[in-house]
Formats: sequence, structure tokens, C-alpha cells
Amino acid sequence: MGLGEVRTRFAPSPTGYLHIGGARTALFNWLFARHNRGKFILRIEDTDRERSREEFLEDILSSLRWLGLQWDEGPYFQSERMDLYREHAFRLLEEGKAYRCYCTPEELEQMRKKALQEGRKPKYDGRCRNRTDQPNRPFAIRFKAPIEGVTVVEDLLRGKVVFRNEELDDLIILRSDGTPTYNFCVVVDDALMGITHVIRGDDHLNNTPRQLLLYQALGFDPPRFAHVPLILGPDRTRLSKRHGATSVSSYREMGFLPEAMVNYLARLGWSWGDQEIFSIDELIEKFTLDNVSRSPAVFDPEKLLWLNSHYIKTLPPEEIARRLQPFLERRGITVPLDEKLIEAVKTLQPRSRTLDEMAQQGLFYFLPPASYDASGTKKFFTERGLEFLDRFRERIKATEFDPQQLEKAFREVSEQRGLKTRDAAQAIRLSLTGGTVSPGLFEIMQILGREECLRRIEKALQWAKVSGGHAP
RNA sequence: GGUCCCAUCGUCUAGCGGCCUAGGAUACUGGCCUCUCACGCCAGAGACACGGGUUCGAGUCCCGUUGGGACCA
Repeated sequence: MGLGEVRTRFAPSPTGYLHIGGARTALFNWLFARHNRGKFILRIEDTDRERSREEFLEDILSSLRWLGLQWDEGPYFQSERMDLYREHAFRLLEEGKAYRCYCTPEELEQMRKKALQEGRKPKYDGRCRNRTDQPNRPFAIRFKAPIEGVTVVEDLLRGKVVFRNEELDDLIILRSDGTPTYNFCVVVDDALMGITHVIRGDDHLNNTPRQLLLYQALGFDPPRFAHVPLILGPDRTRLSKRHGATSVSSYREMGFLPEAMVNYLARLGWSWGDQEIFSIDELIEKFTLDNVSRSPAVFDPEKLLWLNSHYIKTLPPEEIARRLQPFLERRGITVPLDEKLIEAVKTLQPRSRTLDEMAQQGLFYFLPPASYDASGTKKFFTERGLEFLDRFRERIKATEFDPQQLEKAFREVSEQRGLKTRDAAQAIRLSLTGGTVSPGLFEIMQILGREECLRRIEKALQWAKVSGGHAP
């Protein structure tokens, strides 16, 4: 690691899917590293063996890749570094900066309850701190924290945050079963991995003075800290599963694009003037901590939807088509990435907000209608509507199949029959798509092609006949 | 409960003492475009939590109140 090189990290626990908040933290760290030509490190905090699961690890890794947040080092696993934590804990013990605590969890629970009952703070009373005997039973290692004075966190976003040391108690760094505790692992890892900037959620601000004290005791230079505000749900509490879909992968499955997700996440808590749309390169170029907001932000799926529709509209049709394929497949449609798909996508780009929506709206390109919209047939498969349809069918047998010629033919026939443009168009739309909503008629006709259009119109006329319609 | 953080339209935000009659975006409403639905374009409604200071002047600085959140249990 070069001198003065910026090193950031993202350190998720594989105890859940990568969620929106975690993704934004990762994004900020990644952007900060890229902006400063530094390194972004991935560390998996899997010391909680009970709750950690392989499935979550996979989800986190694939979600980060999907978002394009490539890490330069790692993933490192805390579970593989246990010896390291123990080594440093015992070093503190030997240096007299920590002590053996023989209190059992039950005793501590008792003390806590009693303190609470008596209206005191549930803080460890330090009874083992000056203990000189060494009974032959399991012990935890407890950090000897200063009792007086203050610890100041110089936060890059919030400035000086002062904590009185008397509020902090002697925290356990190594449990009696030999497992290290969260705050201790983080400090050892961040120090050993040469992390220069810790950008993390606001929820860790209260842990920071303890960690700072540990850095001091261990003889490590502390990194710079930046505590970014949390992302809230609509009820203004921390965004969680209760608020519905919160995992990155669930948005991926709903047909959101990583471009939209990254853009949205970046703008949630960070801004650059009035600009709303940012490419990745622009974000890297413009991202600095001093444009990060200090107040929490409510996650708004509506705005994400808007950004998604923006990217669906502006990315190249071929690219959208390629990404659409899995969504079509999910609906049982397997099609090659050919001219037809691309042309179909072009017609859907302005009207789809997600890839899933696009797949659903574009189904008719590949599947003839299985039924016809009921209120639509009532309104548009009238005697005159069906007559028109019949004539139009005859007419297009000899019409050049491009939008201009088709429209010309359409106008002529509908005028002849004295039918309103709208009613005539809807009759055709219904016969071709089965519904009353679709992209432009003549565009879809061109894509479907003459044979298919004739087949579908024929089918519709027959359907009307047998179902008591008014086919001629 | 203790500690810490935060406070501009419903939501995301611009604003870093005079450029603010508070700007943009989204969502919403109306209109235009139009073969449907969208897209697009135009217009509209909508916010500085409250109270004290500091200052010639405060959304912007300070203090308090209120409200919200997070952490510790």
C-alpha cells in the first residue's frame, strides 16, 4: 500500500441480503476510493457463526458485482483471522492495558438488572479491574478504558463529536469462550488492513470513541471517520424488511437497472447542485464527502422508478434487449437477440419503467392474443368496427408494410367506412394485441409483419363470429 | 431512561449572511401533442419546525424548545 494512498472498506455481515442501506455505504466507500485513486477493500464480518449463511454471502457478492462495485482486495473473512484478534487481545493484557475479568454472564446480567432497578446506568463496575488473584476458571479480557477526560471523534461530516469517558465502560474484547467482540475485530482489522477512511452508517458513531481508545492502546494510528446518515423508511424509522423490498437483489429481480440503482443511491444523501442524472464516471469525478448530507433520507421507490425509466429510455436498444431476455424467459418466451426483439424494445422503451414491465407489455409481440379485453371488444368490436377490420385486412394484403404506408391505408379505409380514427385504431389494436393499450399501431404492425397481422386479424374476426359478434 | 446525531415543498435536495418574491427533481393537478397507453412539452399547487438572540440584514451564525432518529441496553 503506497504512502498516502486512500484505502476504504465495506464490511458487511453475511446475516442478511445486501440491502439498500448497505449498498449505499458500499457505493460511497467505492466512490471515495475511486475518486482519490485509492483502494476499496471488501471484508466479510462473519464472526457470528450462528446467523451467518452462505446464501447471504453469495447475495452480497453478486449484488456488489451487479452494481459494478468491484473491490480491489478481499474478500477477507474475519472467521479466518481469529488468531490475530486473540494475539492482540493478549498483547493488551500483557501490556497492562486490559485485564482478566472473571465475572460470568449471569453475574453481569444480575448487576445490570440491579443497576437498572436502582436507577443507575447499566455500566460495568470494574470489579475485576484491580483484582490481583488469578483463579483457575475461564475469564474474559476486558479493556481498561480511561475513567476521566473526554474522547473526541473528528468526524469528516459532523466535525468534533465529544464523548465523556465516564460514559464509556470497560468493554470486553475477548469473551471467555475465546471469541473476540465486534468493536475489537473492527479496530484490529481496519488498522492491519491500512484503512485510511472509515465511511459507515450513523449507527456506528456511538461506537467510535471506544474504537478510538482501542487504537490508542494498540498503538495504531486511527483512520479518519465519516458517519453517513441512515436511510429511513416512509415512517422515518431505519429502513428494514418491514418496509417491504429492501434487498438490492429484489430490485434486480423486479427489473431495475444497476445504472438507475447506483444513480439513485448516490443521490440519496449526496448531491451536486441541481444535477439528477449521473454516469458512473461522473460520480467518481464529482464525489466528495463534503457534499454528503448530514440528515437521514427517506427511501423513495417512486423516484427510483423514475430513474429506472430514464435509463430504460436512454440506454441503447440492443443493450436493453439483451437485459430483457431473462425477463421474457421467465414468462416462458425464449427469443434470440435479433432485429425483431430490438425493434420491439424500441417501441417499449418510452413506456416501460422496469424490465419486468417491459416483458409483460411486449408479450404480444411473441404470443398471439389468447383472449380479448372484454370491455374493449364491447366498445370496438361493433358491427361497424368488425366491418372495418375486414376491409382493412383486405387492404393490407397489398400494402407496403412500413408505418407511413400502413397509416395511409388505415386512414383511407377508416374514412371510407365513416369510422372515427380512434375506434378504428382500437379495433385493430384489439385484434393484434388482445388489449387496448400498446405501442403505436403501425410500428407494431411492421414488427409483426404482414403474415402475422393477417393471421391475427382473421382470428379476431372469427372469434367475434363465434362469440356472437357482428362479423360480416 | 442515558449518550450521540439530525431538522428547507409529501419525498430527494440546492442554498455555505444580502444574488431568495426560497431554485431543481420526483410525485400530484390541469393543458398541449395523439390511433390507445406512455414519452415529450407548457402551466399550477406545495417548504425554511418554533422561540430567543448576534447583525444594517438570517433559510444561512449562536442558544433554547419541540420533534424525529440511532446506539446502549
